[in-house]
Amino acid sequence: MQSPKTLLEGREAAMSSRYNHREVEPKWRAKWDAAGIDRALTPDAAKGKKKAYILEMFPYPSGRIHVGHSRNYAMGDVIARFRRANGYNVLHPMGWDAFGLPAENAAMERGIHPKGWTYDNIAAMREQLKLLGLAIDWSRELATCDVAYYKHQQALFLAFWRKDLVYRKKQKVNWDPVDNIVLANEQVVDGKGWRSGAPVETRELEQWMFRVTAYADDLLQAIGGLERWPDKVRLMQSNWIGKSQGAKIWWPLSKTPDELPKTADASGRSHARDPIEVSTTRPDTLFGASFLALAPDHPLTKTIAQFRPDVAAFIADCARLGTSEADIEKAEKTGVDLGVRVKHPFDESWELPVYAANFVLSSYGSGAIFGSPAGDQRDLDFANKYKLPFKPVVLPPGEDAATYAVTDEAFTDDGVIYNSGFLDGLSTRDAIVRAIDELVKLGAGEATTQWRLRDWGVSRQRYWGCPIPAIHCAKCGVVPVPEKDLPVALPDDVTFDRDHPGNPLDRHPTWKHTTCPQCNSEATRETDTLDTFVDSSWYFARFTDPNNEAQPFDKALASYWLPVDQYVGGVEHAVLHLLYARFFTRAMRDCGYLDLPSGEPFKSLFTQGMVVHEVLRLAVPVGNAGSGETVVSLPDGASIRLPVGVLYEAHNTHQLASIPSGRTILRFDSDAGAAGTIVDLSYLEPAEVDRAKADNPGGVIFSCPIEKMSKSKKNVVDLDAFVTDFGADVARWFVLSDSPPERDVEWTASGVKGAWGFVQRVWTLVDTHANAAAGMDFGGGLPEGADQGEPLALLQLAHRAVDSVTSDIEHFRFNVAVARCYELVNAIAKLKGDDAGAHYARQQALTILTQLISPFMPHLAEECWEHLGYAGFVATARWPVADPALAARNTVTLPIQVNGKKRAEIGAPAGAPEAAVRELALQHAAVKAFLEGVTVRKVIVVPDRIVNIVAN
RNA sequence: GCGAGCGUGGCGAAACUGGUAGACGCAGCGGACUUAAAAUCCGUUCGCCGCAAGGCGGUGCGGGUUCAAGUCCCGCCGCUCGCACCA
Repeated sequence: MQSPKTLLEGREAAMSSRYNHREVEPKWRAKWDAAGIDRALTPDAAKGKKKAYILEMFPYPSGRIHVGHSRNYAMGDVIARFRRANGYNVLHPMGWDAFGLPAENAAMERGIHPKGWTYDNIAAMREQLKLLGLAIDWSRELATCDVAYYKHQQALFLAFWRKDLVYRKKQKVNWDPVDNIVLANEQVVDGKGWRSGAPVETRELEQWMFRVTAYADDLLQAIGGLERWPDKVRLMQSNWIGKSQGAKIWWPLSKTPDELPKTADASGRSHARDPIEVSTTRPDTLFGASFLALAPDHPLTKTIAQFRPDVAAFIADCARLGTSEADIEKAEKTGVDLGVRVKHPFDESWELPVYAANFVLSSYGSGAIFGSPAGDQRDLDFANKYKLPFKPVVLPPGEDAATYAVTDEAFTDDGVIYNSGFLDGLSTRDAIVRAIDELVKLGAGEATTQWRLRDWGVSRQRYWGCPIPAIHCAKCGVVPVPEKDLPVALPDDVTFDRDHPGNPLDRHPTWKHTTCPQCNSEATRETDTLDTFVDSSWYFARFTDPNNEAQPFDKALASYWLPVDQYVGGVEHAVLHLLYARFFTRAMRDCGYLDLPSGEPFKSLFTQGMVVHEVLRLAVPVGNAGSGETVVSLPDGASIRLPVGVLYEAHNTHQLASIPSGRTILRFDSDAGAAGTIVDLSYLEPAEVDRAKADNPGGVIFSCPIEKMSKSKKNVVDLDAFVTDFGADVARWFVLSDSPPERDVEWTASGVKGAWGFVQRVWTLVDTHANAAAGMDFGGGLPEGADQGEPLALLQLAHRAVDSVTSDIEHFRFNVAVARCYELVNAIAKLKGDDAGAHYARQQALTILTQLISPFMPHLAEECWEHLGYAGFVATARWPVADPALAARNTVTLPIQVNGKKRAEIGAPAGAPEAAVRELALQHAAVKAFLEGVTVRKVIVVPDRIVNIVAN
């Protein structure tokens, strides 16, 4: 007798062929794991195979994985699985970029230790990530906050130091005078510390630097060889390095304030006597000079500030802008006359004023410029503001020298020089050369190569980072920690709270006290830690030998695997992370760690778009709330009325500009009647909408469709819940299907539904076929009936799909590959009939489909593979190759144009001779009608593409 | 401010080196099956004119090159990313 339970199970099995991801997905993950198919082979074991190192930028363990993260990994995984199926020895590892600010923020806000917080997050995220079924070699997992990792980083630091790639230098930092900490640029909001609200000061600290500029030329030149990088990234890197030819010009003083000290300062410079050095890339515009401008922290500015309170106040004002270049350059151009006058290098009688100006960067060139207003917008704005006279010296093409004038808009392009004495009539390019010749002859300047690239400041005054292995000794100075004393491990017993501001390492009672390795006297440890970009500048090398205790990695292993064959990550890393990694790889090579002549870590790069999701915001007017409508008053006195409880679409998030108090200025689309009022705004989760409507009768709920998923915006779709509801394959398929990979994709319920429907459809087709064809043998080749009609058409389509999907994956056109799979599924579903030919065609097409989808939806594909009667994993099965005879097209449809407009179509054999196609086209009835009464001038035949008849 | 990128139906998009604009998916509409619903299947969907055949317009906006432009060039508008201490 059957128990009720068995009965129930039996009935379910009989009536439901629905694909059950909750059983299927964990089952296959366990099988892959047990078989160890995701482990990379050692170079010896992989003899005869080519290697493929596939890497996605590793994540920061911020808490939980959401579906937005999954796109990056899904893309890398498609490539990794595709390479494996094509016979490569694949290395596809995963790790954690685990040092960083958020851990310290969590510590301050919630009293959790950064280490515990970080490792808890890693544990949670690892489990989530595993749900995705990524073909990752988990035996190589690493976290940059592991001592086992950063002790090697300290060794690398020491090696770089020996190679003179490390030095110390004074650098400006944002200083919060209340919390007594250095602020990151993102922690400076409107010139104030984000937590304390205190106006930011700038301080100069002695900082550790990496000499990136030692490789400037090579980093620039080698960009030309990065053929498999996106052009935009290569261009951004080139511009960032910014090599330019220019000049240094020494401007002799003609007048200085009496208070200026006559003696030399620490650098041996006499401000009262020595000329001012200025850097320029445009010496051709020297005759258009109007003023000199010095950085606020130029030594001369600072010296004058000692006796000029207004200058000191100006410097303090500039300090409030912080150190962010974007903030500095966006601010209104202001300056102060320093009371210094200089003589023009080409004309002794020409005297120019010297200003300190907020837009001059001390980090670039000599920290001083000459302003040539007609040719530079910043200089022009500045000259106009301070009513400084100037004249144009570059005549734009097509302009008349007699009438051309510059008032509000500078002309920055090339032209012909005029108003410029001996430079008159020269082109911009020639004038630059001529001006430099003259400067050199006069001893007033010299030609220089200038770089925008600066050395890399790696010091951070923070706890949660890799300690810098250095010791400060009163007698011996700054001394490296001996290699045998590594690691310099972070102490665990630190506290974070408001009452004890500053760097916890610095105020730790014992940690920093040590003895000098050279003279053995009392000394202190360096309390700065390394920028987290250092951690991510060599992790790709560590993955090649992640458990090596003696050294960062084995040279032979790293040299086997590197460079990374495919690197996948966000564009936001286009400049800094990639540049630093390129520097680091060269430095490691030159320190003997690596046998990699190019010094290039990433052979091929793909920058993927983000997953964005709608953001719901509740707007509650601070003022009156009506009953059926909300009246929103505008700053200009007008008002608009909005119905209550309606979901509005703001077209972009910039219409909701945040201001720090937690309130937001809400502006509406211009269609709706323009801009806003101050309201309280809060983010809503979808589940909170009904409640919010009920609780806020005067409120308006807005949907802003495009925001990167983030916890604070409440628009994250958590991965666990999603995988439970729909399965990992649906998530993977969805994030790859709707948008081109380099563009953002919007997460939508309907998109999910589409992906879900596809999974079910594939399974139903396989299941139906497998049941109908049970016991059939498909090993015998093409049976009768499969070589003609619909079965043949299906086979042809399937083989074309193989070619197309293969090429689409290779070129990162995942969304197109997905579309091809849809087409194939549609075609399979369309084929009716249950004769041998139809069964055969279906078996072949479904087999191909299963393989084509396997990099995208590995669990489903594995289940289908088994159901279709194959042994082993589809994951390790050889990638299909199209039969050329089946994939070829033997007829083509050619559009016929008359004067560029399509008038007819003809069918023609592929590769038909031009003359024949031409005749066919000209004889076509519809075409003839259009040719009546006109003369055919020309017939253009593009073989297998188009015919265009030119006639009049 | 500077540097870079992107912009195609109601929506996500496709169109590989200039060669039929809108493949494929979503949503919609019409139909089949069903007591009904869901699911599934079939058809249809850029706009305008036309009973139809067909015609005209159309890839952010304005120009240009070409037999032919979504694609190339010039100028604008909008959005996104980066700007060196977020990662």
